Amino acid sequence: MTDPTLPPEHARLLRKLRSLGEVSPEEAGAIAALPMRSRSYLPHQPILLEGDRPEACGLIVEGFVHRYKDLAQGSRQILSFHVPGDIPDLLTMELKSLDHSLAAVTATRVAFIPHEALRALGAAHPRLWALLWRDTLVDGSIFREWMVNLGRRSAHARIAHLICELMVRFRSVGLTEGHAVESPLTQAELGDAVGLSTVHVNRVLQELRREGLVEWRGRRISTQDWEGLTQAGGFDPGYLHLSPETAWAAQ
Amino acid sequence: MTDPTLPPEHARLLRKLRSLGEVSPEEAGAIAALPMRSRSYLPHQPILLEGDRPEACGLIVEGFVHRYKDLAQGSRQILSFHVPGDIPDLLTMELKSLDHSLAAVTATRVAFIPHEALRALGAAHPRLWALLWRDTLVDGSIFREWMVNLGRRSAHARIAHLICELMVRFRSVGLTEGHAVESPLTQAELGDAVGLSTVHVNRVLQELRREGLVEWRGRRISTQDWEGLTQAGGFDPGYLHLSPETAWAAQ
DNA sequence: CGCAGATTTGAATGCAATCAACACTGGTGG
DNA sequence: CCACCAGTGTTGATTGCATTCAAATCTGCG
Repeated sequence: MTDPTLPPEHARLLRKLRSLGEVSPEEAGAIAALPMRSRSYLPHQPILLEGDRPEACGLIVEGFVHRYKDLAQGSRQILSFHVPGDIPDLLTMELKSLDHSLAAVTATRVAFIPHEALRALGAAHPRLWALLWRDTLVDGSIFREWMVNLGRRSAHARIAHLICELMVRFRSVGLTEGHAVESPLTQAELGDAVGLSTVHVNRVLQELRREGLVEWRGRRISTQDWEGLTQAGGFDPGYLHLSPETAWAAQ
Repeated sequence: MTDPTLPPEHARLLRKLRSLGEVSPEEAGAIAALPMRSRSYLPHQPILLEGDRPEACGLIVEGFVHRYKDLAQGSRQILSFHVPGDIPDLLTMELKSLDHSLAAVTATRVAFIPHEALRALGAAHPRLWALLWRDTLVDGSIFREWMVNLGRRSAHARIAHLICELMVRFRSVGLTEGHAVESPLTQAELGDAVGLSTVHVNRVLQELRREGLVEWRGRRISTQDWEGLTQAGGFDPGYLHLSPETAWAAQ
């Protein structure tokens, strides 16, 4: 299925696109020919800042990235998390000036593909272009679910929901071991994602542990009771629009 | 600029696409040839429901529409508002099953364009396809700003921010008279959009009036002090990605 | 060991939800 | 024309969830 001689960057992109839809051998060939330039980032290092006007898109090859906006009084809102295979700044193809920032959460490697090359790829292979469009639509779907989380769920449910999402998405890219993930997030970051203070995140997390829903020790999250956790968070993975196979792998 | 013989539906779409980028005469011709089937909706009438799998996309020709998700205990989150020219269900081109609902807020006319026809248009005119993609990216940008609103702003700022956004977007499609808009929203709907209870919306609105920032009488909102309102809401219209001309018209 | 970052705990405050009425509005039918 | 009614807006009182402030532990690491 995957050509063993393919560089890891290209393999990662191919795998991502295949999770979104069919990719023909010719299309795969065109992907393999994409110019990419990798760069590494340390934990917490910014990748792009609000207002930047990059000329390339960054494919996450390894690591964990988040989008966020800083506001006035030092507070910030995390907008999304990204795992290997994601291209969080794909939007810079069309929206020249970035309206938010992007930073590494853990040590991360990003492969940059020039806009020009992507544009040529899309022109030559409209179906690949459609897959990229599809990816931005899934992105939007996740934003909408987060809006529900932020606007209408209790602290308890918000955190349960986010843990469910991370669990499923990590599994879909093979980053789980059984029911556990190596969580890259501090409680402060969790709070910035779900719109709660660090202190309150801590208390709610203790509650979730007491209820036997999750375990959170050091960097390691594991779900003790997946049924209960999804119920507590009102979590329904449909909004992630995972392909049947990937969703299956996520079980 | 606009062909007077063009049906209003097609004219609306053309105007929308032109607000997103250049449209050549040939491309305009292809748009004029799109098959469209109009349908009218009464206030509060659903257009599409979560789980639907439509075979066409709906262009709003007249009226005002909102996206929302209902949750368990009768509460709901409004995800976005849409004005004439928008195609809120463009995503059904790629994501077969709708993950939220869509309903008319006021009396609305929607022109449906079969997926097939849009797909053919995109294949024949890649630049138009890019414009549609651009539109979904702007959509995503607005979602992100709403996430900030829901997650990190006070009730006061949230409501000010939403009023600012509605003001600018209404102006951009010519639906304002001076500093006033015919607001289609009840206070309950405003609350469902910004994640607050109806009662609290009412109190905050009174505060904004007392501060001389807005006037809200019956269906009519007007901004008394635009400077002050944008400041109260931390509003910066950049995230709307309006074209320079449109943004100018919004002044 | 010592330090910085992360987690945990406690106490006090405050913002917004909830509950419960009441007033206002426009539209309908008797 | 008026009475009625449903939907919307307004007010008051109370409750409660989450924030804030402050400080104490814990953890990994140089």
